[in-house]
Amino acid sequence: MDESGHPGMHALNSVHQPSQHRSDGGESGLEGTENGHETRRDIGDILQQIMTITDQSLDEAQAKKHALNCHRMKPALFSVLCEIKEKTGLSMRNTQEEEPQDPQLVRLDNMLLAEGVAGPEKGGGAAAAVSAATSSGGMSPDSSLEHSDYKSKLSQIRSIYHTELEKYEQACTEFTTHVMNLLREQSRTRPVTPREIERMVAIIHRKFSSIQTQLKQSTCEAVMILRSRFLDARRKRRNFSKQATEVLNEYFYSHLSNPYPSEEAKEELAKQCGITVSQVSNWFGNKRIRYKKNIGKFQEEANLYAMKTALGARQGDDSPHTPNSTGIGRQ
DNA sequence: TACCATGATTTGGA
DNA sequence: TCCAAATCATGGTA
Repeated sequence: MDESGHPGMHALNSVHQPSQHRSDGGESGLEGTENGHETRRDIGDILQQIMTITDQSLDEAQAKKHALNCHRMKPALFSVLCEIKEKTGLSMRNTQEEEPQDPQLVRLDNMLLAEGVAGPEKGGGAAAAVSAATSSGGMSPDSSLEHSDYKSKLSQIRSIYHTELEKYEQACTEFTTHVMNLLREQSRTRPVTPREIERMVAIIHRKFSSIQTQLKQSTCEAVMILRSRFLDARRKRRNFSKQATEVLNEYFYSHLSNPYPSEEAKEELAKQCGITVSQVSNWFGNKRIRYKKNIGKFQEEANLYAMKTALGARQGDDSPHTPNSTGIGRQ
C-alpha cells in the first residue's frame, strides 16, 4: 500500500518536505528544516517534554502545557496522532456501530403507543379496553365506576412513565454534554478525534437507552396487570335491571312465533335496556333455549306478557307488538 | 351453604 | 356470521 497516499501522511510530509508548501521562508511553520535531522530533534524534544511533564509542579506543568500547545509542530503532530488513532481504533469499533433497532424495544414502543401511555394523550388504551369489553358484551352502567378507575390508574401509569422518561432524557443530555466538554478539554492535550467523541456519545446513548427499555418494560407490565384486572372484572355477571328484563321479555313473548330480533331491533332493545347488542343477542339465545326446554315453566310468564301486550294494544292502536304465538320457530 | 336463576362463553353446524 | 346447545361462573335467596 502506498502510505504517502494516506491523508495522515500529508501532515508528516509537510514536516519532511516543507519547501513544497512554504517557499516564502516565513516565521511560523517549518522554516529552517532543511533536512530531517532538525525535524526529528524537534519531535524528540516535544516527546521528552511530554514525558517529564508529570514530574513537574502544577504551575510548571501548566506553563509547559501552554508552551506545548503553542509549539509550531503541535498541529502537525496532533493531526498525525489523530489519524493513527482513528485508523487503529476503527477496525476494532466498527462492529459495534450501526446496531439494528432492538425488536423488543419496537414491540414495547408499539404497545405503549397502543395503550395510550406513550404518544399523545387520548382515549387510547382505556378506550380500547372498554371497546374490547363492550364488543364482547360486558359493559353495564354499573361498570362505569370500574371504567373510571381503570382510566385514572392508566393515567397514573402514564404520568409516572413520562416523568421518569423525562428524568432519564435530562440525565442523558447532561451526562453527554459533560463528557463532550471533558473530551473537548482533553483534546487540547491528547489526540481526541471528533469521531471518537461521536462514538462516546453513541455509547452513552446506548446505555441510557437500555435503562429506558427497562422503564418501558415495567410500564408495559403495569398496564398488562391493570388491563387483566379490568377485563376480569367485566366477566363478573351482573343481572340486568328489572325494567330491562321486562322490555326483553315483552319483545320475546310478543314475537314468540319468531323470537329472532333483527339487527335494528336488537339495537333498539339495547338502547332501551341500557345494555349492548351482544348482551341482547346473548339474552335471546339463552331465552329461546330455556323456553324451549321448559315451556311449562315459562307458561305463566308467557301469559302475563301476553296479557300486558293485549292491554297495550287496546290502549293504543299503533302498538308495536305483533300477534302472539306459542311455538318457537325461525321464519 | 346449597340450590336455582341468569348472563357469558365455548363448541359445532349450517 | 348466526344460531343451538352445552357449559361455566356468579348472583340471589331460602
